[in-house]
Amino acid sequence: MRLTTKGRYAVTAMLDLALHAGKGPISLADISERQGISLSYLEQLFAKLRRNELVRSVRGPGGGYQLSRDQVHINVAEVIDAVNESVDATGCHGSGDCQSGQTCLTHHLWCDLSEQIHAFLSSITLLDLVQRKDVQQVAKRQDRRYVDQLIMSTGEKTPADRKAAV
Amino acid sequence: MRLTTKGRYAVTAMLDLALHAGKGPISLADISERQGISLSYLEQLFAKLRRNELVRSVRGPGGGYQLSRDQVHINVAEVIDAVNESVDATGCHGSGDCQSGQTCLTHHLWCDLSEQIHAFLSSITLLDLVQRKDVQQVAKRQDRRYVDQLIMSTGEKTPADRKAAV
DNA sequence: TATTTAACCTACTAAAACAGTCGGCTAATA
DNA sequence: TATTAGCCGACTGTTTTAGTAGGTTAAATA
Ligand code: FES
Ligand code: FES
Repeated sequence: MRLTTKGRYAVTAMLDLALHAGKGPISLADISERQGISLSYLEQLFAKLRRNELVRSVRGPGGGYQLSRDQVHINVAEVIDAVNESVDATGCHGSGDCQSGQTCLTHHLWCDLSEQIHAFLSSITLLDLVQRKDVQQVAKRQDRRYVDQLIMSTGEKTPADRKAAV
Repeated sequence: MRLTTKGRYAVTAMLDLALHAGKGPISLADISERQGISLSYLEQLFAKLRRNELVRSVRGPGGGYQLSRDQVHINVAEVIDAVNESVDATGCHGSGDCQSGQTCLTHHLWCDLSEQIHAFLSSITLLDLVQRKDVQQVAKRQDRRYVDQLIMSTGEKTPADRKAAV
């Protein structure tokens, strides 16, 4: 079992998509900018997310990614699973034969743990996360920062531009 | 966060000690034989377990390792922790600053998860495991096999020898 | 129609961790 | 004194991580 930045990035990116849903496709460049994740690395992750039918892509200018289903029907466990970070804690992948074909002393303990973790993560949907206060606060900060970056780069200074940029 | 054979080996070895407690020190060679873990690797793990005061060692012939405390007062979480497999799932180790000094979108989710896992694993003591039916069954099989090996290697054949070997 | 955008794809890489192995040393016992 | 079994450091092949680099293709726009 392992949970590293790969799985964390995947969930973060999916949550970013969920937060900005309804505004058309979101480009990976935007997610990269907002979440501080390398663009190329995001591409690799989204290849897997797309193969697992968690996102849909739109090519060309103005293109990007969208969630393939409603936020209520995507949970954290499947996102982590999609990028190959199994939540399984056993050494036998559940088959109970890690000690030269036989069940090891602690097999059942790891089964219980795996079940526990999976139950927890699969009970949390993207919608749950979007509705959390702490998430909304961080998202707000990131969006503000994103817009500021945009204005800086375009050189526009009036409040009207700020509005237009969003 | 990661949970690999390292942590699994550590818990398995500690449980082996618990199961054979009260029979004097248990040698790593015995644990290696029973649990199918490389002896040299066990030595490395027990160096850490000893530094974390989870086991006491006795040197010389007839020596080995014993639990340093009662089985009720050793839980699975601290064993895993002792061999450097943190149960922490955050990228910031709880400090909330993994996105260039600021809190990332999913920080609180990983905090919750870490708490969940830690609560689960620290609620399970070695005594709990020793008393489990499934553990007892596997232990019984391993002990039987261990004695058989012993008899084979010494060449003794009578039931009395079998008894003496245990 | 040419250009730009952004997804898509493959291959490569430095660094770390994992799961060991090997050889030698030291304390206690028989 | 020989044996046992813990102790210790160094070394190793393999895998995974977290990227980078470089190119191709589809769609929109100027
Ligand atoms: S973890 Fe399943 S048999 Fe060992
Ligand atoms: S995981 Fe804690 S700030 Fe990102």
